[in-house]
Amino acid sequence: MPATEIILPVAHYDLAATLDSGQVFRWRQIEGSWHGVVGQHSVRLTQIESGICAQTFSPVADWSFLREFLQTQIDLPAVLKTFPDDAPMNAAVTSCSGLRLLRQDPWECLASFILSSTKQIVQIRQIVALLCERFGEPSLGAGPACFPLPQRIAAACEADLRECKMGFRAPSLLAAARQIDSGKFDLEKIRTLAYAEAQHQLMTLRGVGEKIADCVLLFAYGFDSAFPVDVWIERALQELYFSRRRASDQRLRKFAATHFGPHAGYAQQYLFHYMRTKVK
DNA sequence: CCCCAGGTCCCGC
DNA sequence: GCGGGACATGGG
Repeated sequence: MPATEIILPVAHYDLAATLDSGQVFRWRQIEGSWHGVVGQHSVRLTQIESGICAQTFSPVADWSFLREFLQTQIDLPAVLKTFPDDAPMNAAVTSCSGLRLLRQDPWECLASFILSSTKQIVQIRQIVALLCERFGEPSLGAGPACFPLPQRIAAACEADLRECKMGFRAPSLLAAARQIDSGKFDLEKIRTLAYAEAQHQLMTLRGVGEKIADCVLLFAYGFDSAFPVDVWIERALQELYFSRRRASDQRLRKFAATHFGPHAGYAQQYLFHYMRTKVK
């Protein structure tokens, strides 16, 4: 039985779409509720009329860590109003109007997206699950393990990591963990930088290019102007805004940087979800 | 057996 | 800058 429970009142929040949207890779739906780990806590989340019901399996004195993760304080309708009023955006918002951006732990987000390159989302989930099973400390109140700390990964060897089926991404993950564990790379410092400099710093890490850097900036640090361009988004921009005319990569980025407004990252997530879920 | 996946890196023009 | 291939592994 749950040790603690709280209702987080919130409107315009589609919990299922948000937890299943490719921002996070550890949440599983069981009998209508969502199970995952936030910080050290095993958490069960259930969408209810008035918002989100959260349960943990060990005592919680301060729930702010969960509000922060879920970003329940964001005024979503105000964000949606800043989107361009064009057919593709309207269709994307209509198809899923409660989709949210989460605020993840930077290390978990960085590590997960280093493991994401040329992998389908189902497979990323599988790799991350293996990594947590093998290297993660137990979470509070049973359930799945915590995401392994940098120092734990840093102490591993490449062969051990490869057993988690991450293939050629293993050296990148290992190098990032060691840079962070040794203090040569400071994830907290990123928070204090301007967007361009923050992106540049992340891209000094092996296996981190523009796209993965943008994912981390958007999903973990809250840089709302970050606009990750992956194969889905590239397809969306080509098809929906350039009539399949094969605009150059650079042209797409320039368009994205100016067209979607101050919350371009949110718009990106809506387009991504729209492309992945629409029929055909 | 083929193509592709929330890419990145390295190569040669 | 820009196209092309390599890189592990698994799904369809």
